[in-house]
Amino acid sequence: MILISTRDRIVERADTLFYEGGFEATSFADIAEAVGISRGNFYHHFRTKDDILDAVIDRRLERTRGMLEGWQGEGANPRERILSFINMLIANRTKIMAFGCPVGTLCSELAKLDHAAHARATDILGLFRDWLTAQFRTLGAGDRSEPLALHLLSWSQGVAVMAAAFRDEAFIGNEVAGMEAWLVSLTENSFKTKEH
Amino acid sequence: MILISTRDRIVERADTLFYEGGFEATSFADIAEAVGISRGNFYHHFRTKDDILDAVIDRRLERTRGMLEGWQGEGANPRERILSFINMLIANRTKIMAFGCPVGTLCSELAKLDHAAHARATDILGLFRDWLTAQFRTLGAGDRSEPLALHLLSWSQGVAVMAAAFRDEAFIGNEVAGMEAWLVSLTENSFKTKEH
DNA sequence: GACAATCTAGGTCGTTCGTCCTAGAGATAT
DNA sequence: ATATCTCTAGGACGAACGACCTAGATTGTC
Repeated sequence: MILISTRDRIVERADTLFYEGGFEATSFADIAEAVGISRGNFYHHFRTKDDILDAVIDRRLERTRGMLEGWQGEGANPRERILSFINMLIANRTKIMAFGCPVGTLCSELAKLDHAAHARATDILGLFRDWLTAQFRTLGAGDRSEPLALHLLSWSQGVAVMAAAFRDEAFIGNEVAGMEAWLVSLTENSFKTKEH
Repeated sequence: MILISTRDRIVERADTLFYEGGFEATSFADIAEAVGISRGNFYHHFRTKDDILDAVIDRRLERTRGMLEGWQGEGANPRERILSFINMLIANRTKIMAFGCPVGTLCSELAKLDHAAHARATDILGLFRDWLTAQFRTLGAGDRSEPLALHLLSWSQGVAVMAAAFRDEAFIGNEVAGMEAWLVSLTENSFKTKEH
């Protein structure tokens, strides 16, 4: 039997609620009720709403690092590892169609709120950017590695926004197929001849 | 001298505030103060917050239709008209880097809030989708017109999310250049040979 | 077994929210 | 001139918000 601390349960639930309902719209009471504890107990662990947001971002940073490390082990080569990234859109398609990308929507919300945690939320995207950059570099993309990484990350963000807006599962499939084809065309053509 | 009705001034200001601060985080008092009227006066024009959201979406729908009609007249051919769409990212880059895409972020927020107006906000994206589809069809894209339209729309949404997260103006420029190159490659190659 | 630290519960504070109401000012019509 | 309608102002409401406090329950330590 695994015992999970109250603090961790709070962060876990808050993470879900922030994702599914937004940071601003989620109240202390909502989280406390979801965890099944009193507000007083909640306040013992987190004194302000910003504190729990920080904890949620920390959790996401850590889980993202873990996921990227997992992909690093899974894929035999960079191309397969990048496919693991792309496959996120398929694996999480139901939630994405309902709530968008957890990271992208949080960054967008914090940008509008002019919230101090915006930069740290963006760091999560930064983890993906840097990991993808490393993959493209291993593929031989050289100086184009980071622009390619940003492009693929941006591509997935666009798909998430559109999927949440139109609730269109077929669209996700089309775009994922496009990403895979793009990846193949990159490895087959561009990196051998070094022109742009 | 042009007289603008109080109602129109309210909708205009609310549109800006919803964009820059988010729908949920913007209060009646915020809008009333921005317009320079009392809350009572405000309430005379809009009884609920949903009413003003509807009015803001109506305004955006109408302005979007107007913009698309304008592009229709500007561009000599479909390719140039599509460039007008792409150029939005450059023209509005400062605001996009600060607040993202007005339509995409609104759709994302309303999705999380499970708000009834989500579908109508998505209709704004639908206007762009349909207009772009018509352009690609004129270009000879046939059945691929709508997927191509969705892809370009999605692309721009991704760029907006990333630009707002990283506050990276150079990234916008890179992606816009990529869009333009993609558009050229489409018209030069794919539509003549009908394969895939 | 006594004591200290931590955890939990729930009440309370001041503020702000969306919403509603009344009253007066201004315009319009007969 | 009187009555009617629209516009404007600002107070008031109950509810919910983030934040804080006190007190009892639990756990750990010596």
